[in-house]
Amino acid sequence: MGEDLVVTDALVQLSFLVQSVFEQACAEHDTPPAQARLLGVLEGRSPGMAELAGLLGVERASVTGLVDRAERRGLARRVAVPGDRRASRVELTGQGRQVEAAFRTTVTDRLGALVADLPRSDHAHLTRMAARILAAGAAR
Amino acid sequence: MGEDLVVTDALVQLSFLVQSVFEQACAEHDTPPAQARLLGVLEGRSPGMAELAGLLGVERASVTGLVDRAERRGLARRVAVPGDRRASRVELTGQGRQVEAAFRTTVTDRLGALVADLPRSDHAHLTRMAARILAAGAAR
DNA sequence: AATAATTGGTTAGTGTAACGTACTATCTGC
DNA sequence: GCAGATAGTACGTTACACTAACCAATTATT
Repeated sequence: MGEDLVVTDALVQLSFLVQSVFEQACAEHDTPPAQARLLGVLEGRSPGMAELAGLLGVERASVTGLVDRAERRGLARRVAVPGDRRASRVELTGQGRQVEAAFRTTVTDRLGALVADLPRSDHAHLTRMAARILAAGAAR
Repeated sequence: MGEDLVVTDALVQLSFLVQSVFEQACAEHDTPPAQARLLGVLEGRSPGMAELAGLLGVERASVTGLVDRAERRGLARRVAVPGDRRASRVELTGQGRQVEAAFRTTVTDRLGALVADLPRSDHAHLTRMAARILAAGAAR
């Protein structure tokens, strides 16, 4: 139990570090954090607004404005769904895909530098543990 | 190199999971994320506004409003610094300490549940790796 | 077929938060 | 004693998330 105090604290600290890298990358790509998050989620997917809310963990109403701003920036667009005149799917534009890729590269590079010191075997181990924690989180 | 793609992605995913736990706890304690962050940073410390900006990684100007709102909520207060009439230190109120402790407990419990499946040895390993990554981040 | 309930999404209003720029007041070095 | 540097704030802008209320289209009910 006094153990968990340390692991959980480590997770929180680590999370804030990763977030700061993420936000740094956002600033460099002139993209607000929520927009960057949106791009990442839309990569390879084309969900409806409600599903998107679920993926992002925010309310449906928040997604409206988020996608509005993304459209205004030319990063994403709403597409009509044939057969349901209420619904729309959201998808990346070409520019959106481009920004997403560039952004991802930046984040990967920066984080890569941070873990560069760790031995190869630790990388694998860390990845495996993260996967298990993520599974536990998804199951919750 | 194709390796890093996996580790870094794991870090990002993990970070978002931890953040979602953090935000969940915020909602339960009726405290906005930035306020919760502030409480955590103020625990055991009593920095000036500029130092606080550094600790949080935001601009000095942002801290003014942040502390304003914290004061309005009765969580923190500004204290005059004897010998420098410009400066003030920020410190937690009794209620601030109380909320911080309760909040910390919630987060620790939730994260503890997520790592509960992992063997004890993994906890230690994860903590050690996180420490190294954090050190690399601090050095940057 | 008509009505009720559900689902998909938006609107409006509020609170929070971060930024950049410009500003005041105080302190420090020469 | 005056030129900077430093501590903090004010202001205007953008962004984001929430709640509550709403419309429109779809599906279920009888």
